Amino acid sequence: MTEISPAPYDFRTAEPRWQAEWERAGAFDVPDVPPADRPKYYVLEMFPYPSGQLHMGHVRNYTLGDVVARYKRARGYSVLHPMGWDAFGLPAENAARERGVHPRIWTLDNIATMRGTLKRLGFSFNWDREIATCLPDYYGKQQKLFLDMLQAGLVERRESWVNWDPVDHTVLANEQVVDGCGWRSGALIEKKQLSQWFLRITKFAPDLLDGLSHLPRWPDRVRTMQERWIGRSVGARVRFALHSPPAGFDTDLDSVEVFTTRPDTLFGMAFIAVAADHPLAARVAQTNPEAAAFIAECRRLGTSEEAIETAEKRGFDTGLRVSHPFAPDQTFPVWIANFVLMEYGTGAIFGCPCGDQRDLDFAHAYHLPFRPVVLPPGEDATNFTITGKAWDGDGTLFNSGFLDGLDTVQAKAEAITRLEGMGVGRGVVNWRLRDWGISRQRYWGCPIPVIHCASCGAVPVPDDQLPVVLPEDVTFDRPGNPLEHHPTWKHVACPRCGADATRETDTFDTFVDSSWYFTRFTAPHAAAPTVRAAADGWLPVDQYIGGIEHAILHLLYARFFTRAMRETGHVGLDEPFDGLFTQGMVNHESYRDADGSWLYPDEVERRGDGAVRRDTGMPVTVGRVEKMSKSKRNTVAPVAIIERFGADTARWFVLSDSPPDRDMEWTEAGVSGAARFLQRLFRTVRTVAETVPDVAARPETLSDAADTLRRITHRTIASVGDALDGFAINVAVARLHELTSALADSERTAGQDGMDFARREAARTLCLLTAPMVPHQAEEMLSILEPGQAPAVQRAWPETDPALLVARQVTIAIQIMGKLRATIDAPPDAPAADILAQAEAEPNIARLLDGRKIVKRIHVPNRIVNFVIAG
RNA sequence: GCGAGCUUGGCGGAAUGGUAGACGCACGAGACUUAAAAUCUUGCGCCCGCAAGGGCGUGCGGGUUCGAGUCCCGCAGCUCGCACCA
Repeated sequence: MTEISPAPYDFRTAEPRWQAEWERAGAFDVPDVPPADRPKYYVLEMFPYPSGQLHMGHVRNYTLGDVVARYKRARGYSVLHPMGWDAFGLPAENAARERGVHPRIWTLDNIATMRGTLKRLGFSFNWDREIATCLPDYYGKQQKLFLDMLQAGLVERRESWVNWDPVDHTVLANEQVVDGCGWRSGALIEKKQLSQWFLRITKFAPDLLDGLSHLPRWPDRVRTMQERWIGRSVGARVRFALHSPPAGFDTDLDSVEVFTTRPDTLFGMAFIAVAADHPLAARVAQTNPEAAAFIAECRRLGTSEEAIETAEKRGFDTGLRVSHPFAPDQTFPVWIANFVLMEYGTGAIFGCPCGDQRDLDFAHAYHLPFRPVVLPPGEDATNFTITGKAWDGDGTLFNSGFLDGLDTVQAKAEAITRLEGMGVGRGVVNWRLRDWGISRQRYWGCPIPVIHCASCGAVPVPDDQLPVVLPEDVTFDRPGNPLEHHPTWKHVACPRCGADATRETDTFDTFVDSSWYFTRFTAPHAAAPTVRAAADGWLPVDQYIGGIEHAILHLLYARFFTRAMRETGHVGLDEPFDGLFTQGMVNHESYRDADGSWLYPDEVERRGDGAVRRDTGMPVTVGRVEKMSKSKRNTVAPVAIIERFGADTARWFVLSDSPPDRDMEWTEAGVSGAARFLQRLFRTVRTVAETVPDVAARPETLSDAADTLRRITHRTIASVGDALDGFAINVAVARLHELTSALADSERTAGQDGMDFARREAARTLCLLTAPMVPHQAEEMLSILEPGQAPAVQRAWPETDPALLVARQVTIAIQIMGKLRATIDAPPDAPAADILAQAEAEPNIARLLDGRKIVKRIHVPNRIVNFVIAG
């Protein structure tokens, strides 16, 4: 077959060529301290875990970030846009156990592979700043931060319950416990107390909550999620004395303290309930086997997720009784209840069945008597009762002694005043947020830089002995933490007294690694963890981009860590992320074979409404469109797309159609559509380059066609800029389609006055406006259009001519009673009287107005005329 | 249960309270071609009508307004998050 038309744009040669050129020129490098001559802009995408291969979610995430970075650079900002690796974590250890490859080798190999893919996608990263959290260069600095926080009182060591897998000899996170069994071993999980390190995030709870209101550029839902996670609630702690406790009861257990948000309902009390893990429950269990059995059952149930949802209220009457603080002659039973959480408040509640559905259910289950104390508005005290549904709203107190007649708000205040006066309670603010347990019994993490000495206790590793480096020669042939098994690593002299001592063998939760990487990026090679001029100069991150799955933990930990780093003098700010954008997922159809097994998209061919196997032609069931995942095999490999269509096509497609914050569907048709458009764009610009003479200055006279094209060009500059500013990248893509079509159509009017100038302007503008999205092709087009001149990465975003932003003619809609009846064309900003006259004269309008009385004439300049008529 | 978000053609989606459906995908018709692909032209919410034009239409029911996809009230459905948080 003979090729008549010129060769299309060849991404295979152009993409590597431009990537090499950008790298040679250091186009994306910035200094550690932002230059003073221009504003700074820090664009960051959440760094990836090096799992092996880049996936489409990454491509979408990093393409969005790259568009922002390149756009802001063109807009005159000094842009910091770094990339690194969240490189510690369990999958590396699993690979070691399953395949015998060392976690370090596995991780670094994966990084090499994924870095290669990122480079092929042409992202404008400042690669000199690359960091990997698994390298001592990084985690050693993290150890220093930890020690400074320890010094500052932001770290604590205390006993804590963990999920213990007795087969794997390891601690499991809650999500690794499935129905009470280890996800990997299947063993029945035990609750075990271990001495663990905690970061005192609760110290910052009020500040972390308040700070949310100063983050207007965060999505509302993320702020709401964090708000609920921090969970501030106002109430009271009330101490109930045990009524004649049994002989031999410890004195510190002679009362029960509860937290309540409803001290106003104390007179409605029916019982006290404590959590199964409450010290009082444990004390009762010592002498009461039935209680012990009930507690054991609660713990078993507590780990199963489904059970919590459906579990009915169950309890165990301890036989103990407490006195009512306001009516000491009345006593109430103390129960152990399965619905009371040890982790929240004091691990004990007072039950008020009339005002709390859970308490009501419990009272019904065990036939505990109670009386209503809050009268809802509009109810009559003489016949008001609570039966199936508790009233937890506001109202007027009754049956409540000195609180009678007060409303809920007054009664709360009065109850607290009385409790405080009696010394049995006080108003408190309670937080749902817990301190952050960071100890993990793992090898592939940052060693906690502490040495345990029999006489000196937990001793910080001195600065001159940092970093504490992970030993290389570890084995994974038996369960448990390889650091624990290592023959020599943990044995050291105590830095304080010189006696034999042992290293801490726990490592940090990997969320610690990702809590400050954005700060390290500002001075990634510094000897100290941070350089203040760099950190304070570049931070906060102006635009952070990542998945919604990190809405709570990562973002909250990072906000906390920044505050902790401020307290220890490492940075000078509180909030690390000024703007946050959460992008949607990349979905794909899923396919199943006749035997039910999943098929990769490669193995399937779409035929009309259905699909068949490529190899056998047998029909395939097309399943739901859902998130790309290995298990469903509905994945498309970025490398395969790059090889077939090029990086720019992949980039263009993930930016088209769907708004970035929504899920998008990856389709074959969509990719080829993107590839087709890019080829058309290339042909269109090349035609201009080859057939239109370069015109330096704007000609004196412009034909209508040239003037129109120029107006389209300038409106596109404005609208693409607006769209990018608002993260409406799909809209920017649509506007670029329009300009491309207009330029292609202009071949018909080529040669008219000013057309050469207008077409070259449009072509150059297209190159510059598409450069953030499809940078390689934009460079290639620009180099053909304007050979020997500066590349797109060095050029400024085009300027608009305000005179060209108004249309030469506007179409005005003419309505009668709000219904569209005609349109007229008019010059922009024409006098209202002219427009109204023209509107009334329009034939269809004149016909419909004939014989009617016009009550009112609405005129919105350049937009609409509306006639309101009588009758 | 609580909270947030969403609901617009066959599909993805666009729309400062002012012509609903930009742009794209899919589909139809035509040109080029021996043919196909590619490319180009063109049509495309539903209904009535030859047309001009008209009726209906942004999940459902109300309201505010000259005018509502957009604002307000109520309801339904979907998605996500949290969840016995006292």
